[in-house]
Amino acid sequence: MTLDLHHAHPWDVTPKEAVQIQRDLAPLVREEPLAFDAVRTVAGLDVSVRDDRVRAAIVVLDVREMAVVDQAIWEGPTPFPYVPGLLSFREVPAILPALEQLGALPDVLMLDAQGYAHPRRFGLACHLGVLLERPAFGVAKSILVGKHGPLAEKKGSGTELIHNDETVGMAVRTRENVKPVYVSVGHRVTLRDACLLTVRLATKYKLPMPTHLAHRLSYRGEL
DNA sequence: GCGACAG
DNA sequence: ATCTTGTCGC
Repeated sequence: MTLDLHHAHPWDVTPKEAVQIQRDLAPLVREEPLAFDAVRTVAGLDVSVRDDRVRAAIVVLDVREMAVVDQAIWEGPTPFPYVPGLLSFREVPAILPALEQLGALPDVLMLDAQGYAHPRRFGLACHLGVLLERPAFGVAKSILVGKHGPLAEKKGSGTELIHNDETVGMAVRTRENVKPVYVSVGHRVTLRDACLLTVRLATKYKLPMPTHLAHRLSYRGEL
């Protein structure tokens, strides 16, 4: 499958150029309701790093059957160092070729990273969503920016993640008595819908199944 | 100037 | 992210 990228730009850039690209693309992020009735597949995407190589993995789940219907792996040289706030430039170059291996583009993309909860409101989930003009959101294991108050221990509980007096995401409890995950909008979804999907797909582990499986595939090389 | 800092 | 055994608790 050939990907048609919207607003394509170079990836071999300096940190300063990367920041400018984020500022240019950030205004393109749109938050809109997800048409749940049309959501059949949700893909979990994750990237692992070993030595000087990065490995992107994608696991596509049919949310009605909760079954894996497609998967892909792409490995290559690490293109960019890890710089807080510029994760996209390290992971997207590996994610794109992995996406091309899929039979079709998933209805929704779930990233193991931040989306709107980013210093320039353009985390990895926003970046990929805008490039593909596809619904996307992030489910991170820790906070990049923002703070939040306490939240109930029950599964499904949540509290707003605030940064500079703006709600940028939500701390969501996916499992009782387990540290929360941080959900934020990527593109073409509302924060509420992203949280609903996150909780609904977290059936067995702290991380929702798409992301959990993608992490496993990326790290182990197999499901 | 001193911390914080997705993965 | 990655290096890694056992151990505490529901």
